[in-house]
Amino acid sequence: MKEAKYQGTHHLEKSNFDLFKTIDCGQCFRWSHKGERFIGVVNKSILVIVEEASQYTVDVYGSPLSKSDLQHYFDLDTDYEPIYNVLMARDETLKKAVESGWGLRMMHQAPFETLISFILSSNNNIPKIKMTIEALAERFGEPLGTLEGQAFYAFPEVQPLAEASLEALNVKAIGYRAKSVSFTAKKIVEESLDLSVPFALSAEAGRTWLKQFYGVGDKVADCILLFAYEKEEAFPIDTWVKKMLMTLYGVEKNHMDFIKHYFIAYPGVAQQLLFYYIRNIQNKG
DNA sequence: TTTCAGGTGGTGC
DNA sequence: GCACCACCTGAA
Repeated sequence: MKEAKYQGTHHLEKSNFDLFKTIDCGQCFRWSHKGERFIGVVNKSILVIVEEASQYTVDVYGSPLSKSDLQHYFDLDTDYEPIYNVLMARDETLKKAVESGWGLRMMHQAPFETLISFILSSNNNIPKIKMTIEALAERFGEPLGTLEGQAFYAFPEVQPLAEASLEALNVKAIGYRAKSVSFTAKKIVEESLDLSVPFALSAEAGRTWLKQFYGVGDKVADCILLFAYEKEEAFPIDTWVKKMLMTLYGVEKNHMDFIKHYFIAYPGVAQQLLFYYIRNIQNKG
């Protein structure tokens, strides 16, 4: 494979934007970091981001990616301060969660990639999901070139996944989820489904639309709505969140009703902040 | 060697 | 509508 072509450099302001928190909170799977250097694959571009005192310097390789694409991908055009202020005023825990997660942004990722990635996330954990996605990209994705000897691949398009046999899809750690990936890709191709449809739907209707795919239930649908379709009302409920809602608010059932009333306009941001906060407390013991 | 974590889909009530 | 279980694999 050839060396990936350098396509230019962008700079991003660090004000109210923390790249580490943004890629470390479980919303994306194609980013890694070592110290202040981050590497990720976004569509057909490889991004190498270096954190400096007052800004992030982004080198683009592979296909070009404009500054505005980058701004949109990391949701940098949204002013988070009013959201933070509303959430911080709710209670002490949210206040601490906002303080610890300050700068965490809701990413806007490609619908097909997000759909398949979160199908893989069911009954699974982040390191394994990442392994599987890299294996799928290597087998079915477009080669983007090498950087320092390492090969990078785009996330697979729908067509090769739809055409692949279950044996071919049986990559590392995928397990029974190969069937869900296959069914979903086949359905999109055979029924010529337009994945941009949920952008125009309410969160409720979008959830129903996404659940037409085998392997997509309430939680996975809400992740896709939040991380690809910019539905801030979506609130993915997994076992962590259930425990958190029980511990912090004594909520045992009807989670969605509580969420709608308590987090008002920003359930998605609240969910990410609380998830990040709880997980960090857990990791620190 | 065994056990566990983690959503969805299906079955049976 | 709710309760239960199979599904698969890496990590502990």
